[in-house]
Amino acid sequence: MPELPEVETIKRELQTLLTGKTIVRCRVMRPDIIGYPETREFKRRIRNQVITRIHRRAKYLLMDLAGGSTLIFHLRLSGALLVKTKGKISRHARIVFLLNDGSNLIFDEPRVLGRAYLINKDEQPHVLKGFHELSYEPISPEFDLAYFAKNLGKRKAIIKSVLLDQKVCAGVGNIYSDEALFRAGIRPFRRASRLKPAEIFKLLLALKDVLHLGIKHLGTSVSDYRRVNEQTGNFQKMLRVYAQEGKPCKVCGTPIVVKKIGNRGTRYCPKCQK
DNA sequence: ATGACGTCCTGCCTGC
DNA sequence: TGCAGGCAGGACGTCA
Repeated sequence: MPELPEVETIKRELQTLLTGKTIVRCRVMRPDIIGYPETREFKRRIRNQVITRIHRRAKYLLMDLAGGSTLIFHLRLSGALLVKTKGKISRHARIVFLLNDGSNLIFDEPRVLGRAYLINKDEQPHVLKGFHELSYEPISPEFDLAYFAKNLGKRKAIIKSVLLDQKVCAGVGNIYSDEALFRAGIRPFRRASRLKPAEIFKLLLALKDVLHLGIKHLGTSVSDYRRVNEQTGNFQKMLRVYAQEGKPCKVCGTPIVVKKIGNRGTRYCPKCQK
């Protein structure tokens, strides 16, 4: 699923392919993929807009348009942004943006959980509440020991849930939270407020480390994540616990286990993680 | 305010 | 072979 490193990879690829191009118009196959505004208005506002800048905030991908509005995507679990000049359009294409050079930007999303938004400059609609509540990203300089320790200290929830909280660790998802906890040697079920200072520091470094590694290796393709040309990332080859259940731990040989936390699978080594 | 949990949605996998 | 049911999971709403 696209988390911070995957969206960062997609962003970098789209920057070279789309910056300066014009969205002539779009075709919407599934109106419910549009979070805001309603479909007719979305299609009307998107016409003949020049893409001036492409950037990223946590797991959101943003395209600034010359008219002052921003096209925002959240890919959720299975979304992809594909650029194609020819070939047939996949059956999971939900929105197709026709560009002035004849190529297409395709918002492909099998599970229809992802969303596209078109937001005017001075508009702060409640539909993007989560976006405005995002905290620092672990790879940013502001995400330091003081910030992390303060936010973990006031939370009684288990550490895994806190890592997934976008109001604490913006951009972190299931893959990188499991990987960071493994590298820090911390069990996902530990209460956040009960972690020792040394553990918080190790976890901080592990989080920064796995996210940077994920970016360096162009993301993790274990299920649905695809880059703009449909190629995969490479970080799945370096995973130590995520999608490794049943396999021996690379450090101690103990089989990696998977347990439910909330409604999501959590993988860890029962021996290495205390 | 916080934490726990259900819901959305579809494709894929499993088991009968 | 065919199909029902379970599962995956990020964000968000609801409830205690």
